[in-house]
Amino acid sequence: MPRWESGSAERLTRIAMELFAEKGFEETSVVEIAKRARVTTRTFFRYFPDKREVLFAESDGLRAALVERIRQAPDDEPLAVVLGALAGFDWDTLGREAQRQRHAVIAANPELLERDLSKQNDIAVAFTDALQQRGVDAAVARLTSRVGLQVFGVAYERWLSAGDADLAGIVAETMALLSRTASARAG
Amino acid sequence: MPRWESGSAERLTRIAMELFAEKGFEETSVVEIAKRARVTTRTFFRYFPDKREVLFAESDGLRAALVERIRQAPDDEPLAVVLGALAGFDWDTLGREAQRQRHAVIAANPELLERDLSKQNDIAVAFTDALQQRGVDAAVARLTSRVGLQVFGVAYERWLSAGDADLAGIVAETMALLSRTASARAG
DNA sequence: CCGATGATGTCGCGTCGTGACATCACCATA
DNA sequence: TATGGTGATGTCACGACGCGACATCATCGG
Repeated sequence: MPRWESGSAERLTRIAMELFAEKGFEETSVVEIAKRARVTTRTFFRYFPDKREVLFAESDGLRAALVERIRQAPDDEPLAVVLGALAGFDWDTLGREAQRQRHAVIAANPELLERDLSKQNDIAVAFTDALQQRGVDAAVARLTSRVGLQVFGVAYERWLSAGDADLAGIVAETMALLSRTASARAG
Repeated sequence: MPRWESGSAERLTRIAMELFAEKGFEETSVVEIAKRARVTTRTFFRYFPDKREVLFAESDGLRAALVERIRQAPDDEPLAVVLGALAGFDWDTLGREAQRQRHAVIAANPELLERDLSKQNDIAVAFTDALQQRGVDAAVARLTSRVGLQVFGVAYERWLSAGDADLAGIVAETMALLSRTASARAG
């Protein structure tokens, strides 16, 4: 039999999530998380570069999957490509309720929100790169990646709080909302 | 004569900026900044809640000034109001070269970039609130604040790296770029 | 049976950030 | 002039974060 229990990373993420939800992020120490997971804090930091990152373990994979969708997307206008990649992704496989709880934990803490914004930015940068590889002009790629992610972000939050609405539908509505005012010029 | 030199906060920000530019953010400790400013680290943390914040001392004032511009803006479409407030602000008073250097320091460090994104988000939230007080629908306010800030952000970066171009002009161009593709629908 | 591998533990350390209390120039006021 | 308040700073102690270096030991291939 193994010297230690296996699945330390999984155990750490699960326990951290629970504790953050129970008593908040700042009030939970790494020592406490590690203790409950029956490892040392040193082991915690071997799996996660810092305390916040324990809530973003899947973000690399998610970003890669989304970028892949950009690459595979049929030829279309850049903004449509970005929104299509985001809206077409099967978010339900991540668990709607899990995403709701995760979102609540993050929104409740400025440090976590900050990290979340950073991850979104990473996605935007990766999108920009992918679009350019598809031949999109650099300036257009930067702009559409960032704007597209904001449009999707607004829609996503509405989807999370909504009962059972279709995400793609909400994204389309949100985009329509923008189109209506996007002809505006700076004063 | 005073027991201590006055202007500790100003001294700390200036020295911190210098050190971050010289040897990077992570490689500079608060002890070092405080030592050069001839105060204790305890004093540093009385002025700034954490090490990063020393580079964002003016952000509260900037946000307030921008929100005020939203409030005073003539009646127009929400996105135009947001872009007008941002593009019309007199950024040159902050010192073009100073902004360039600050931007470089921030871009060179993930922790600072993260904090910067958080500050931009604070502005977006404040804009959303201000727009709603002008009677704009909540969903539209959220969307236009966030999208407007991204459009401006792209333009601003171009303005910083540009020689002498007019910011308002770049913003208008960037917005035109978006309008051209904003009629796209999510696939 | 043995040596390599890999996950974990142990130890020590520097940095970050805070609470509590002490100090002391300055200022108002009696 | 004396007295007491105010505000900026210092001092001290402390817990939490995060990392480098090295030790341990089950497992696995040869």
